[in-house]
Amino acid sequence: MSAIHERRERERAHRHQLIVTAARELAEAEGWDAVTTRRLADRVEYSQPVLYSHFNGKDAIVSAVALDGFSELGAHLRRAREAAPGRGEALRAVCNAYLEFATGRPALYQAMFVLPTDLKFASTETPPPLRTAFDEFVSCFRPDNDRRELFAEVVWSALHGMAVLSDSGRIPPAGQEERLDFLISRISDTHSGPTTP
Amino acid sequence: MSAIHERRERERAHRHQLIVTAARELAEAEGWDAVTTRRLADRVEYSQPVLYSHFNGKDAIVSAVALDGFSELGAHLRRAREAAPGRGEALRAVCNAYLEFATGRPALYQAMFVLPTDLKFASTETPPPLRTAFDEFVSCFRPDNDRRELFAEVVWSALHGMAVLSDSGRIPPAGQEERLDFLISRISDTHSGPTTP
DNA sequence: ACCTCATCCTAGCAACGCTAGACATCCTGT
DNA sequence: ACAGGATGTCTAGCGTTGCTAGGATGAGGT
Repeated sequence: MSAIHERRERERAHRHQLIVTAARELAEAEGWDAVTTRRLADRVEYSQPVLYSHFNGKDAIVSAVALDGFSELGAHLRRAREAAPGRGEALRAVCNAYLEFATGRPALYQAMFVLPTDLKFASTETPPPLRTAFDEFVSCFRPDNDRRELFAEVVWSALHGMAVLSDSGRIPPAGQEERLDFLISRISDTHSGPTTP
Repeated sequence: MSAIHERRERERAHRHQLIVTAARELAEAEGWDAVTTRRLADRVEYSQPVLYSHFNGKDAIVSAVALDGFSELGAHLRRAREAAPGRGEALRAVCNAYLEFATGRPALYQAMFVLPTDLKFASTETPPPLRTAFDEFVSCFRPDNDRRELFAEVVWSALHGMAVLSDSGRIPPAGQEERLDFLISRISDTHSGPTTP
């Protein structure tokens, strides 16, 4: 009785991942508009209703894709940070890696940050990958800085704004590097006295 | 011949605006998901096809709403900037007004920055209201600063990121003010030497 | 061998954006 | 004043969407 159920559970988990990766591939190839339940079911070679036996709805599927994306983003940022020589360079490296990720996988990034998902942020039930990815930003600041979380939120917001405004053509994509330079030069600056701009 | 056509054109323009404001009110009351062509037609007391005699499609309608939004945003920012005593305070005032606008009219803000629209940004055919609103940010920096456009883009990106991440619950909405304080203190700082964070 | 239960598919629902074609209405020219 | 044509509006419907009910199918257990 147990062995059989375990096998079924394995098969079920396998198919679960099959759906998620299929959705992601389809989105990355043709955009999320092309990810309809019919096309997705076609691609995994099952009928539509099986999707709903795994997920509560389409939003839950993009949430699952987004969750995978957060794991990858976290790993991507971590690699960048650890490859940087010091803390000053770490922030720049992580920011660069972030924008790289956003422009390199636009569909995945959309699932994570633009499309409606069921994911809970900044709460006790926040999935670990989300927190882990965010902590990569926090780690770029000194541990004795009691406002590093705040710093990380602002940096993250700025990067997100740059990524999404650039992706949708609201600011020229060409200037990203220069904008990042400017942002970093201001954030990673310990001066604090306000002056006239 | 002319008078009649003028009257018709007036009526047409009037109905055009009627549709736009109806779409906006519906969106602000129940969110953009509730703005369907049927409900919108119902609200303006016409049938669906008349919408398509005024707009190329639904995207064009939200574009029209967004355009109105940019005009209002520009005026809102301008008032804030002119009420500020000096240039140093102007940036803070404008940023504050921006976040105020974003959180106060979330549906309108979405039409302007999140939903797909037909509007062209950062090009020669950019509608004047967009450029005008953007220039409010630029005006917060000294005219002899040859990178003020870049500065404005970064500030705008950061604000947009904060607004949208906060609105979708990805960062706690409570900390907006503190984040803005931090951002302003860094941007409106003429120091430029990099240091360890 | 039979029963039970889980799994999967066919078929369909309501709602979406959008459009064709019939109907009515108003302006124009004689 | 009246026919003719242009203009404008509506009814009806197409194709697609996310999602679901109910029957068929095949496995496991007794």
